[in-house]
Amino acid sequence: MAVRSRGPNMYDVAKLAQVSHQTVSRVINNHPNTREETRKRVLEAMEQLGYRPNQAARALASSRSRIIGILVSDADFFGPAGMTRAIESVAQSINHFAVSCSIDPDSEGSVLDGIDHLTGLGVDGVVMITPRTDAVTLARGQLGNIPIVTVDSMYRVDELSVSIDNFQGGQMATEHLIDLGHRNVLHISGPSSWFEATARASGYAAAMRTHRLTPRIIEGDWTAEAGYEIGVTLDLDAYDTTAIFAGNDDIALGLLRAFADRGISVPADVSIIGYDDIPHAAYWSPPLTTMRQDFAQLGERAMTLLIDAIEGRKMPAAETIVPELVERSSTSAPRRNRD
Amino acid sequence: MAVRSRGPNMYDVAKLAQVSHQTVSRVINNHPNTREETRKRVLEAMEQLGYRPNQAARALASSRSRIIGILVSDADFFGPAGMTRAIESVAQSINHFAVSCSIDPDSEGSVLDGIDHLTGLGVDGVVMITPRTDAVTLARGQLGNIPIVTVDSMYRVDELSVSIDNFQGGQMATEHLIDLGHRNVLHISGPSSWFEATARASGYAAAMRTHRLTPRIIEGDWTAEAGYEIGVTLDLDAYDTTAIFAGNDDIALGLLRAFADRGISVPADVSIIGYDDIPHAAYWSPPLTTMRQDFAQLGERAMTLLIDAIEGRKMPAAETIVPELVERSSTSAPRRNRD
DNA sequence: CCGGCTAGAGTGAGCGCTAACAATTTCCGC
DNA sequence: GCGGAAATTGTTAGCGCTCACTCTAGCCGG
Repeated sequence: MAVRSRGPNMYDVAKLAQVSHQTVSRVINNHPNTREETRKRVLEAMEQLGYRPNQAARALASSRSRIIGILVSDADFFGPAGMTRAIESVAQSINHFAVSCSIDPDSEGSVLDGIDHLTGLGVDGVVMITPRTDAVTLARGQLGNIPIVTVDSMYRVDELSVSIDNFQGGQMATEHLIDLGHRNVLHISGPSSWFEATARASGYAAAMRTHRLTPRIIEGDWTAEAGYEIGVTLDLDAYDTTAIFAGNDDIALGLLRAFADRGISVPADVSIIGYDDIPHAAYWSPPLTTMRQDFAQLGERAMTLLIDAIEGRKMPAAETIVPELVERSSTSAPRRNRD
Repeated sequence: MAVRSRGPNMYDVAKLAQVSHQTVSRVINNHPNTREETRKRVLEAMEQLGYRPNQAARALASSRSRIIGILVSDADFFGPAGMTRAIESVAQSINHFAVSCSIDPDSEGSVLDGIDHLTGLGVDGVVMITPRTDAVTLARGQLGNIPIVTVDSMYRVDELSVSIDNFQGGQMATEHLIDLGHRNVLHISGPSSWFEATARASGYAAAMRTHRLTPRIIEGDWTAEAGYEIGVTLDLDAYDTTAIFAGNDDIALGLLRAFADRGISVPADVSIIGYDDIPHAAYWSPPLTTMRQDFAQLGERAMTLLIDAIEGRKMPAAETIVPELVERSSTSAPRRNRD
């Protein structure tokens, strides 16, 4: 048994500062109505004793744990991982704690386990980072009135959510290609079970139609493998395809690899734009044009919303962050003369 | 204020099961000396009420929080991120909680903040994932007798640590190149302030010397940028370099990019081997030969060690995991005739 | 038939904190 | 210089659990 000698407690500080323990509590919690002088005295005593408030006791007494749970699915992907880290860092900066917990949204059991894990800890709020609506619904049911904010999951104005505007992102990516002069732009989407995938695809389709062009979509999953498979068999001549909008950078990478194998040159033969701007994209061959998403901002917004909800300032809001085009060399104007 | 109606507590369960609260506690904690029949009755009552023990109260009464803190530096890199996730998942599976916390090991303040954050929570143990010895020393001082296990940081037998055998990894990577017939193998290392970097470099140097070859090392940092910069200016002819062992996959990627720009063909002109096997490495141009490390195993070992230490079965141990060669197409036998 | 065991169950006292309320001091205006 | 509101500080109860005890019954040997 770890015999951790208990450190100084509130009463020790109180005695040293010659006040009551409650005054110490007031200082810790920044309550108003404490004389500046007393405050100083208490602070000094705390310093001198190396006092640190016991979170367990605080949580027990106040039924607020200051712990935020994060339920993430697909934590290996760049997006979810980035969001998780952003949220953790914000939590720390506002003196909260973040406990993250990976789930498999396809398995109800896994989701329930995760929720159990978090509620067992007594989290004050939960951030869900998953594209799966049903997992969110499930969680909402289990968590009772513990607030949840969903990140990058779906737009629903009756609930708390922050997302990146995937529709607009898809539109921007497509517009970029059209602006360069491409007419036959193909979209390789993520799995249609993902909200992000369909949103990006809709943005793509909308942009195409605005320019009286015909959208064509091939559904992949989010992996480089899928991109590669598609890239290997794709017949570019069939529709005179000169540009491809890949649903994410991984797909784009698979495509790049496949085209390299086939001797198809990017961007000379076909332009490719990705989505995410994962760290390595600038170093691929060729460096990838892509859409960058600001996860830090996302995390910050999500936490703000969540804390508001926890403190009762809940106002259902669906915030949206717009991604940004990062132009590199995998896109260019189409070749004039194609045979 | 989140008015979370408090759930059922131990006394509610006790009343329903017609026992004392203490018996309920015994059942929860699997204490011996409880009649099977009573046990069943309590379990049923718990089920019926949907009772979940309050962790804060448990922590307060027992001074064990079941929370493990993770201090990670460079959490954006593939290695640290993978280890963190592995540890979180093990923690969950053994009914503990993991709180991770990013630090900047160069800033003493940041490390102290992180430690404060964790000790404030009352963690039972800490896992440190950082290459910086001084950060570990600092933490050890601050944490008193809260056990720490360091992951992939350094070998010190008087303390708890789990690492991947970077020395052997470096050796294996180099041997692979030598086996292919290369004689002049260059190593581009990570920053010498990182333990991993120097260990891999030592492994490289040892392998070279074993074969009576001269080691040559260029120090980079871990980034693709650095690899690119070096790749752009590197004079391969100077030492008739036919193979490069990159300190990690990022460096290798930068090299690949630079060589592509310069029309240097990989592996025909120069073989490249990386280190990490990050997810995309198989799709680069060319697919990268690299060393794979098993982070899941690492996390599991680290947690086992830590839990042992927490429960007082502490036995200083430095465990080591050996990486594995993943052969792809960025390495091949050297060309016979170089001018 | 009694003392001494032991398995099983119960009792009471906190753990360190917050919340509600009570008590005290301070500061006004008239 | 006095009543009373406002500012400041103190007091008392728990929060839900574990720990160290005590208590009860059932059992055995002598």
